[in-house]
Amino acid sequence: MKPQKTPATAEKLIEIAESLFAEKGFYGTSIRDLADSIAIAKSSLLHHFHTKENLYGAVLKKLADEMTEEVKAVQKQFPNEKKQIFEFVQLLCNNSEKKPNRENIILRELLDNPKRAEKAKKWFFIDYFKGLTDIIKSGQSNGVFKPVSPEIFILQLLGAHRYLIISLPTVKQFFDEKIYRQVLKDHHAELETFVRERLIKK
Amino acid sequence: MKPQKTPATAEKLIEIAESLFAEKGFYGTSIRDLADSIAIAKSSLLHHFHTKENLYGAVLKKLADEMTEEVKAVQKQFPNEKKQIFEFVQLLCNNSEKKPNRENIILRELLDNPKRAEKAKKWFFIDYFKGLTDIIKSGQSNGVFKPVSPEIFILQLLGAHRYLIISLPTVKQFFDEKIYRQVLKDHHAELETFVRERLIKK
DNA sequence: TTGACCGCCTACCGATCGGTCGGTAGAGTA
DNA sequence: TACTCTACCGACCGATCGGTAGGCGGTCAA
Repeated sequence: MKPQKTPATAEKLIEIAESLFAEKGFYGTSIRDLADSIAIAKSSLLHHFHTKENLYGAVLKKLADEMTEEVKAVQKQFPNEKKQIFEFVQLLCNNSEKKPNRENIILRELLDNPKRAEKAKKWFFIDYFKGLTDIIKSGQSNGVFKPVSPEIFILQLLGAHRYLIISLPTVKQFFDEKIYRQVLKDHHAELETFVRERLIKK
Repeated sequence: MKPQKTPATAEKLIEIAESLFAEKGFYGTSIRDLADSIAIAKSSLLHHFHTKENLYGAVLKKLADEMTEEVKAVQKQFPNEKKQIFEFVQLLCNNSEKKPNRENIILRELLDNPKRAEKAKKWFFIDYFKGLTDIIKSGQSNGVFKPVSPEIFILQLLGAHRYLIISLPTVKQFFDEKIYRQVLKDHHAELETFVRERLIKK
């Protein structure tokens, strides 16, 4: 998991690992699959990342760092918490289209983490989570947000979004074709209404 | 997967499989683990359920049947859709405390289903999902619910709940001890407010 | 020129995977 | 008694798992 000097192979590995772990999970993905996918030997993979767990950790770290950075960027770009939170909803919806693996990996990690946590003793997404609850807390102390529990609100917001996203491949068969194209747009609008009604003070 | 005459062993298997699959996922659980857990030989497990997939399918089917039945019971017990939907929220929250494995397995199944779907070509939770959207549609045609998309609303509601539940083991370290005891109660209240504001016509 | 290091390889390891096989004990039935 | 069926078992299978050992060619500093 140490930074490598020649980035090409290690970065390619993280990239392919992100998509395979997202699709099939940690135990469903073998390091043979991963190595074959970018046409290197399995032992070359292990040369870069000493163990399978390390590679998985590198994937999580990269993901968590990106996401934390995005939240910070939103905080920096907009001065008031109202704009920040709506911008974040926008970000969520955009990223689910551009980077569909993310939600899968995050969900899988939440499911597996309690077991893994005994060894790892850390949660990669802590800064991301704290960044988000901080926006809520800040908005509350400035009097623009209602006094909801920041943690519960964020978890429900993330959940409403991520669950829908990972359900879509399965449930899309139940939408009419022309309705389905509207779903992501309507979902986005619903999330915004949720934020407006449950969080924003009138 | 055929029904067995001597229920004891097969049912014990489904029971232990439900908790192990929930905890470690399909690929993370071996049939040796499962057999050992109830002290029978691995070949005896395969005598009852011809393959590991069959056993997993039996677990899903039992779960889906129970949940579909619960929704139907709510529909039957209460005449109007407003009471039905609040009763369902109550049901969700109660079951997450009584049957904590459920949410895990459902989430894992949603994540793995797109891959599995090629073979299985069926989704065990379809009746459950349809039952819920039917409540919304019925309430809408009776004029007591707002014209939201039934599918999106249900997915967001389920998501807000299930995501929070599976996150709790990981994020509970960020709650104060005395606050944490309130979380499930506050979460329940928030879900009800969400339903009241986004669904119920005033 | 040498030697340390690097990225990558083939060959191999023991452990474990899902699943098969032949067989046994016991209950039911004719 | 003889036959059948069910639940269960230990022994075994080929395949695959994560990981190790050692070697090869190239780069670069001493």
